[in-house]
Amino acid sequence: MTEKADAPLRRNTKELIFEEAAQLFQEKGYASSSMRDLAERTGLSPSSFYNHIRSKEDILKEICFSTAEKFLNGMEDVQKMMSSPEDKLRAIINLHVTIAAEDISSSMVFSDEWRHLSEPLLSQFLKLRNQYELAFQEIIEEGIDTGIFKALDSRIALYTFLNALRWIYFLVKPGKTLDSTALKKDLE
Amino acid sequence: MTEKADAPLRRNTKELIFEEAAQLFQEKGYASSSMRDLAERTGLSPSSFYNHIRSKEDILKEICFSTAEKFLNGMEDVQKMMSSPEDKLRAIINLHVTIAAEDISSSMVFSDEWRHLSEPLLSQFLKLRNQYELAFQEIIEEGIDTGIFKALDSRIALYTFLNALRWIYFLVKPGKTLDSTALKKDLE
DNA sequence: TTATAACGAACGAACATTTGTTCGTATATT
DNA sequence: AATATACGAACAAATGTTCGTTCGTTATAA
Repeated sequence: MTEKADAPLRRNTKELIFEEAAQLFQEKGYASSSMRDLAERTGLSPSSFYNHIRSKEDILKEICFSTAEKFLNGMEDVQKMMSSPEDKLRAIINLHVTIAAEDISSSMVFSDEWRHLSEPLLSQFLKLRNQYELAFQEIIEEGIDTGIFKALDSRIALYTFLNALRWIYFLVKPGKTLDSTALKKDLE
Repeated sequence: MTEKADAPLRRNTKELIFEEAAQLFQEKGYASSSMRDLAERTGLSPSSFYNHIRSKEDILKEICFSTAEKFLNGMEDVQKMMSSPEDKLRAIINLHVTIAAEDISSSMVFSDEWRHLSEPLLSQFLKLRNQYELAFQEIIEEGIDTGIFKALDSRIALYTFLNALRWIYFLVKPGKTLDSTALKKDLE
């Protein structure tokens, strides 16, 4: 009987920390969130964290990079799609909504708090983000070439899109799944 | 000769502080910006600030509220316009671009750092922001009623717009004035 | 079955820094 | 002389983190 029993009645502590941290960072911002704040929310002592994580920044790193991976994996699927740029763009929007709905706190931390990563990590993160944006931009350009989209600068269009998608954050407050039906209508 | 002479070879110290602070807050975020950071940039000693300002939050307050006033004054002019909702919307976009071009750092601090205001100020600020958003929303609804805009939820449209306008921040990096000609084309 | 060693996970206390700010004072301008 | 402005030193509070320890459970030895 050297197996792990069915014991864990209470949720994995490490996961608890990351979940509460994501929510905390989202609400107050990374820099304004203290480990003592996090302690209150998790019911742990500040010192207890360090049995599960290496540092405060380690939490931020985990949130940012795991979310980045979600976006990149999703983008990879979109790139593999053999369909029109228009449909690809629709798939990307769907991707953003899906990821945001799945974990809104982590998504917002990913969007807004990455800049507090310190230097080896910061560059790594920006490389991933840039990779995503380039793929996004390619699809836009593809659409411009085929004449479906009309825009002068694909870079401007990219940022317009990325920022426009931020309204998702204002909607996904409850645990609602928010299907994509409302989307198509609003995008005309 | 109790007048202010032509003396100020060096710019007004108080203004210098606010300008450097806006830039610093924009780059690192309010919470991560220390008074010692600001000291380095201004060439002053940390303690010297307090001959010109009351507190660190005082700087944030000044930036947020003065920018809010700019937006509200601009919105007031737009409301007075006797023109179509479409033209009003165009005027609002122009307003955002103008304010951003005039002082991009303050604009970004206004957009992103207001949440670090502490309580009596926070509510006051949110009241102003809400006032602006309501006026914005009214124009959108006006446009929907007259059939020019097609949208289901004016609130969603509002946030879509407000967030979309964020791309301005990515463009107004240098001291360029960025006239509104590029805008109309991109908005189709 | 016991006794024992090992371990994960929790804690309070204490730490070195960094934080915003104050105080006393010196210098310069009016 | 008076006022405005600069500074260094110092402070109390808050910060992330480490330390030594304890408690409970699990694996090993007797």
